Amino acid sequence: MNVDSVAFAKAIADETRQEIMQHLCCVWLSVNDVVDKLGGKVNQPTVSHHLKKLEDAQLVLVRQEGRQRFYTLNQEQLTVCCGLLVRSFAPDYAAKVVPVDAIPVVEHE
Amino acid sequence: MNVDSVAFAKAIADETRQEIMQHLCCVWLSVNDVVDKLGGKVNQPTVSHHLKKLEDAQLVLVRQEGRQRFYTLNQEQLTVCCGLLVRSFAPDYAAKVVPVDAIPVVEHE
DNA sequence: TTGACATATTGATAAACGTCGATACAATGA
DNA sequence: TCATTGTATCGACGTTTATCAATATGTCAA
Repeated sequence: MNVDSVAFAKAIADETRQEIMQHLCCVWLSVNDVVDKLGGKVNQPTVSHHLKKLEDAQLVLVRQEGRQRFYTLNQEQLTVCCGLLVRSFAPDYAAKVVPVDAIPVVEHE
Repeated sequence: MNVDSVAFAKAIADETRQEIMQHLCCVWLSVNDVVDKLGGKVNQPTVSHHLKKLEDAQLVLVRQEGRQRFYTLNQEQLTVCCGLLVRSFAPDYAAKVVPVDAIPVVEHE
């Protein structure tokens, strides 16, 4: 049983967080940029809270610049985690879906 | 923003549930079989609760047989959900991960 | 240093969730 | 019919979590 895949699932198991992830896909945004993108759905401390959770799960990359912090989605980590899930829970599909050489070696059990 | 990927994440965002999924991978087990496999970690009503959550997310297939209900992991649904995640949140990697036979062949141009 | 701005942290609150014991429901066999 | 077995549901409880307002921390400019 792999604890990391539980941590990954918990990290993305929130609608607001996935919305933030969507906005951070392929672009770097400051915290306030994200707050603005969410259009008043939640306010700044909540966004910071979610970004911290995503950072803990290594699902975002962070770059400090002056007094701002820029975040972007870590696509590689997300891909790795999904690959892990498929390998663990869909072995019959793993070979078809994920190229073997792209799968990091998993340590578990 | 895709609601289904949030539902999927919530469904697998629990350690006990992932443990159950592990045991249901490639085999059919009755509820009590699962309870036994968990070796006293949780008891029967809790297992039923988790199986219902997994069933709601279509992550398990169910077969009634007499007074027993047999469950097995739905590997296809899990694969689909992971593919959805990668396409949504890792577009730069999606091309490598999506199965070749799922891509429609273009004959000309 | 002072003030303004960007972000993180804290404390409180309400909702969601996992778990349990007890019990209800359903199917089988005597 | 009744008793037994397998599973689901209910009600309660404690924990986790998302959210907010208020405040602290950190950075830069004047």
